Formats: sequence, C-alpha cells, structure tokens
Amino acid sequence: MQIGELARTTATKVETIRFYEKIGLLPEPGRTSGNYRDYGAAHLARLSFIRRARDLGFTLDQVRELLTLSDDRSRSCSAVDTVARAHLAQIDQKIADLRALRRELDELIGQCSQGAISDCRIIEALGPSAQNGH
Amino acid sequence: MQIGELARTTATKVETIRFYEKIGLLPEPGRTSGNYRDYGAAHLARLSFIRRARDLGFTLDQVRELLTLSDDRSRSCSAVDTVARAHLAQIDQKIADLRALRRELDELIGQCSQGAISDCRIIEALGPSAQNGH
DNA sequence: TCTTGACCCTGTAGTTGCTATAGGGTGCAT
DNA sequence: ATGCACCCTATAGCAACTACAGGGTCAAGA
Repeated sequence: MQIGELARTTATKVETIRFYEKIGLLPEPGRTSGNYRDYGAAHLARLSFIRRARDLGFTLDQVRELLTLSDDRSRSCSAVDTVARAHLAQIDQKIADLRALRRELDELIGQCSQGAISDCRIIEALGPSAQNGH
Repeated sequence: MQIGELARTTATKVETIRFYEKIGLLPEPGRTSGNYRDYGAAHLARLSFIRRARDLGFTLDQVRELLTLSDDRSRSCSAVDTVARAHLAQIDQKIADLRALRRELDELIGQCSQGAISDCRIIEALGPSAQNGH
C-alpha cells in the first residue's frame, strides 16, 4: 500500500503521514524498488489509532504515551485511564474558560448602541482610561 | 518608562512587547541615549487595549482590525460590533466542539474496567479492528 | 575606581501540529 | 516518447509567542 492510499483510507494528508514518521510517531515502512514507502496493516492500524486520538483532542505527546501504553499489553489499564482523565480535566477547564469569556464578550456586545466609535462601549471597554493618549 | 516597567504594568512579557513592535502592532517608541526603548502614556494605552482584546480571545489579526477601527473615531460602531459578533460565534462553535468531544471521552473512560491493557476499552476504541497487527 | 547586578539590546531558534512549496524522480498508459 | 498521476527530499511558513546567546548600560556599593 503506498502513501496516497493510506492517506485516503485514514483521511490524513500525505504530508502529515510523512510528518508523523519524521517525529517518530509512525514507524518507517519498507521501500519499494523505486523508493516509495510501502505500508502494511500494522501501519494502517497505528495511524488510525493516532488519528482517532487526535480527533479526541489528545496532544501528540499524549498520543505517544497512549501508544507506548497500548504496546505493552500486560500493563494495567489504569495508566491509560489516568491519561484520559487528565485530558478530560483539561477539556473541562477549556470549556469553563470559554464560557466565562463568552459571557464577558456577550455583555460587551449587548452594550453596543451602533453609534459612533467615540461612543462605542466595546472600544471603551478594551481601552484603559488613558485611551485618549493619541 | 522603560520596557520592564511597561511589561509589569500590563502583565506582559518583555519579549512579547518587542514581538508586538516587530509585527507592527505597537508603534516603535523613542529611545534613550543608551538605546533603551522609552514608552509614554499612548503606548501604555495601546498595549492595554491589545492585552485586553487578547484576553477576550481575539486573534492578533482581529486586534489589528479593532485597533484600526478605534483609531478612526468618526466611523460607526457597527463595524466593531461585527468583529465582536463574529468572534462570539467562533467561541460558541469551539464550546460546542469541546462539549461533543467531552461527551465522547467521558463515555470511553466510563467503560474502563481497570483490567489489563488487552481488555482496555479505551485502547480498543482508539484502534481499528486491525489493532492486532503487530 | 572597580565591580556587581539588574536591567536593556539584537538576532535567531524553538514550541505545536501541521501545511505548502520547490525541484526533482517513478510508473503506467497512450 | 510523452503525458500524467503519483512519489521523493528538504525547506519554509502559519499563530503567538518564548527562550536563548552574546552582548551593552546604568546605578549602587566596597
């Protein structure tokens, strides 16, 4: 299987696959006589894993960790659980941050009376009292 | 006022201030005899504006746009309103995406029975059926 | 006077996770 | 033999900073 087919199958760009190889996330495949990369089922499996984890928002470092964990099949699942839970906590934090931000921005927009900039509440709220400095 | 004081006042790193200058977001200040940057009230105002907008999640490009708009004080406020509303929509999208992701991840974690990796639902869910490929 | 230390300067490279380009080689069909 | 789709490497670019390296400046203390 050459790189283009692997790319189509996993909905990944060709360049991204080569990038994953370069950073050591995807093992180097064999080469054909014409120096084309030649992938097998194991590569497909591993890349699918990576993509799925990335879709779930894991960072590449977290993916690397999950891959290492999953390679050692005798190890307890709890390490995986820990990584996943840490990620979940990060997501919750991000959602909370965005919500706070949303509230603030919404309030600002609500005050906009569509008048001139000099009366604009949004601009006013952004600047400090020294805003007339230029 | 030298760069360190400006940095402390606006809770910005010194390097970031120089970076904003380099990309043309913050105008070049005068220099002292010793070639130190010398900032005034206008710079403080502008940097505060930038930081506040960044805290609200605006991109540097959006900040640039807001700064241009706010400089033209005769212009209508509605352009500002438009930028802000577009940003709000982006935030809503991000929140929705994160929530969907959170749900999925949460479900995965709920299935983890703390057994061996070979039985781990999380690993299983990440890999395709070909997971036994290595 | 000399030196210490906190501050400042420029310029460049690193971060994350790719994406895009340049400039070429391979393989198959017409 | 020539076109075309595909592949190769290497490098640079994106956001928005951050972190050096290798220096200069300035005020205070011994």
